[in-house]
Amino acid sequence: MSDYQPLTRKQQEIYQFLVEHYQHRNTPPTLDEICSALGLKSRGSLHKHIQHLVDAKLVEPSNRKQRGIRLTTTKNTPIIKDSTNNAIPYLGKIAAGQPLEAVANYSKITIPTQLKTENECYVLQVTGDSMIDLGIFNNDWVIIEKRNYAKNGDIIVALVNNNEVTLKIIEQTPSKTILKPANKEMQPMHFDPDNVQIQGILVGQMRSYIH
Amino acid sequence: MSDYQPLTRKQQEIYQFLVEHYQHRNTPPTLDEICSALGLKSRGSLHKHIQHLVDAKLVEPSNRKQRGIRLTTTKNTPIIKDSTNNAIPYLGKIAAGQPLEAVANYSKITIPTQLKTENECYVLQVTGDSMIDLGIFNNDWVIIEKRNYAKNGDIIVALVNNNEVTLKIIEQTPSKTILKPANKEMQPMHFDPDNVQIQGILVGQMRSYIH
DNA sequence: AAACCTTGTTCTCTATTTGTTCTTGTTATA
DNA sequence: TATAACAAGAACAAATAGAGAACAAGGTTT
Repeated sequence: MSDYQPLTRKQQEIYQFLVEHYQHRNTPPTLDEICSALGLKSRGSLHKHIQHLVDAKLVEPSNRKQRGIRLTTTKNTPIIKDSTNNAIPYLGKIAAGQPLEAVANYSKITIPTQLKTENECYVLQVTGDSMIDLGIFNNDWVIIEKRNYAKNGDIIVALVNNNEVTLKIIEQTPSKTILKPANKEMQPMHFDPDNVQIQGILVGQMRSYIH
Repeated sequence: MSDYQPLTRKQQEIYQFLVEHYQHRNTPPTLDEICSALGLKSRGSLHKHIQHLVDAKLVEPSNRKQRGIRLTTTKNTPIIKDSTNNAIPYLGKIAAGQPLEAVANYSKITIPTQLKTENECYVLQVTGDSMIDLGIFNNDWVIIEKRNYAKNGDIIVALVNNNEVTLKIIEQTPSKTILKPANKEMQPMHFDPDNVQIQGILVGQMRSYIH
């Protein structure tokens, strides 16, 4: 697939820095910022290291964009466990017709530890009434644990037909994937398993009554 | 559909300013006000940044309207800085048959700023199904703003007959206080106003799906 | 209604920041 | 010794940011 060049020490150090930076800030660093953080004096040399990370598919190629040093998503991005910090990304509205990966810049929301798991979580806002029978209303927030599998009966966030994100109850058989709304007036929808990509499962829900 | 250009540093700074301004003032700022707040000297350059925010659908297009720089979403404005101290007391379970004042020592729960008001708030856990038609289930948490008055239709926490705490919809007339559950199978209850003491009104709700 | 001020918009020009590509030299390691 | 890893810095180009002038539409005062 790809010629895996193992990372050198320095490259690891830089990658580590990027991961940590990514956890705390929502803008990527500049080369100069990385330099001063790591005690380097030359952007040029740093850039060569970054280039290796790009080749290793750990960093997105940032074509001259300023602050374009961003980690590649979806992969095995190591998560630094920081139990004191329970601010997690708010990625916008569900059913917005966009794959979640597309969300470029986000803000963070602090949530109670009771509403999240140990794993990577994010927040979405619900649009629509498809889950009202389970007490999830329009404009509620939901906390989602990021993962790509679920068991039957779980409430999941799924990317359907590669163009729509939706919150439903999942029922999987080898030949079919059924997404069931929790709303008496709506019908379950049947899909080819290939057309449903699980993006996370529901772990929490919140609602504001402030007007 | 939409080519998400990530925000540049300056654009983020401006957006952040708008969010904070929005939370404290009730009129949008003028370009000049933003300029002097951020130390800029040219409306023109600022305007270009604002234009990017409009393209990113973060700011409404303000067609020459004065003070027309308003954020796109009203309720769901992402909070960028959420580092304030929002740990509030957890006072135990509702309907526990004890006036809340009696709770001596309590733990604190961190909640998102979106779920609380500026005033004193606390958290209770719901016992029972009296509010399920409004999506408040058994074992949900509710965030309550502490106060002793409410208007008709508010969802409130009340101490009834000096021995029971309950979460209901309130309806007040000079001669009667009616507490209505949100559950088709339960009946409203009528009280002498003297026997119902309002302890707070509902401002937020949370639910955990982790088991 | 007219005169006036405020404020959003558009434009041009310039400055600064920052990613990229070099060349050169040093240090570590097999 | 040979090779890879690393560092520094110069030079360049694109992206980003800023200043200021001129204009037009909105509001306000007279």
